[in-house]
Amino acid sequence: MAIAAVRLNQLVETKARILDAAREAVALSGWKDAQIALIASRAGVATGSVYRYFDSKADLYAQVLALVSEREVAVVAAIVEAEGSASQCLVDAIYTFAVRAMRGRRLAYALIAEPCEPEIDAARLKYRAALADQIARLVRRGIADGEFVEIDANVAASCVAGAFMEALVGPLAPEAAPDSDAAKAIAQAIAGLSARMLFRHPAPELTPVSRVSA
Amino acid sequence: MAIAAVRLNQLVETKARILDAAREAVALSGWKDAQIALIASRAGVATGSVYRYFDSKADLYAQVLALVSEREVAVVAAIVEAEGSASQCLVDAIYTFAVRAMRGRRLAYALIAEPCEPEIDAARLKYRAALADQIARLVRRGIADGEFVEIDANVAASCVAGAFMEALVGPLAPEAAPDSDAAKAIAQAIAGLSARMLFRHPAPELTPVSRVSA
DNA sequence: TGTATTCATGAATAAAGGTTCATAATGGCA
DNA sequence: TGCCATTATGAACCTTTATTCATGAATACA
Repeated sequence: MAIAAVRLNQLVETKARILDAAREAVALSGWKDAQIALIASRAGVATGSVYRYFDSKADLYAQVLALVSEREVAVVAAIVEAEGSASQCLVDAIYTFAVRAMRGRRLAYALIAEPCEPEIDAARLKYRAALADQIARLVRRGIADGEFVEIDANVAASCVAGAFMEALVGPLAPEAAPDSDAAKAIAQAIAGLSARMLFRHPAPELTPVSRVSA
Repeated sequence: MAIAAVRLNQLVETKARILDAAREAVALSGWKDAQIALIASRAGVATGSVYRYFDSKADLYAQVLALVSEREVAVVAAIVEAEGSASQCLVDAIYTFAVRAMRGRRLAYALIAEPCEPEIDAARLKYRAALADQIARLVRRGIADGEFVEIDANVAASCVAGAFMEALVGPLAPEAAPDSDAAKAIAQAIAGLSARMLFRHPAPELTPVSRVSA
């Protein structure tokens, strides 16, 4: 029984190694490297073994997306729940998201904008939806507190999420300079603008507070 | 020479018929129907004939996208150039875009958000860029006129374009109700919000003017 | 009408990569 | 150690469409 646990652990480790190899491949050179054979070799297993752990390529990448995205959504969720005015939280959440995305540009670009197969693209939409959901919560809070204009929270959340994601695509392009000061300025501009559409007038002058976590 | 002209005309017509069949197929049921053999049969030509008119599938769909998108970009461009304050023009442009998109929901959804092959997706990005360019012109005008906050026009344009496109995706989903009054309200909300992020305070109270053309 | 050139046809081909499966290796257990 | 169950292997297989090309029809022109 004790040894069976070791064996089980091996299985879990192997699965994690495959997931990791897949994530790394995408983070390194995007979806063009997202091939089962390549991932398997990177993970040190045979091609066929991948199918012992995942139903299909789509399943594998859905899990990769979930893995990476959940972390980002969690970061945003934490800020959404944090102390402070809804306005400040919103700016911080977007700023943090942007800064983190720019840190892992290649992966973020793949996750947000890079053309990819329809199956993977479909999984991507869930991530956007989850993120929009977090924003929506903040929007509701801001409306309730009288900080934001009264508007359908879901529409507003979509607008906000669309705004900062689209604006990030350029800076996330693999060729863009990863310069840190410029990156911060861009992130700040994006956060300021994206949040601004919700503010009641007069708008508060907000400086984003970095809540970037490791 | 006169008969050669007829012949040339035939060629042009056939090409147009193929483009049209491709557009219709996408407008009817999205990218899953975007297969050369199917398009050829819809256009009443043989599969191989498609390759007399287009270099590849990607080329065909790039042209389809260009055809459809150019019209939309032109509509927006016309509003951008129109009389009126930058604020009003911006709201009108977005409102018009949204209403038109909702009219041809299936096609708009395919053009904006539906998962599709990477080659086609890549062509899609050009469309977004062209649209963002138009918005950027308006942003510059608004800044120059002191109507908009002073901010990088390209970042701002990306934010605006991202905001209204993302917010449209839901309402454009093939299953969504095409209800007209609700659609207008949504379009208005989207336009108001998306433009709002640029307004200097206090923001003008704007009612979008429909400039939807046939 | 004859001939050259262009255009159309659609079955065959090609390519790419996901998926399978017969076989082998390994680990647990008596 | 021998046996069974589980897991790993990776070459072969499939599937799916885009693309080609040998053949035939149509057209322009003398």
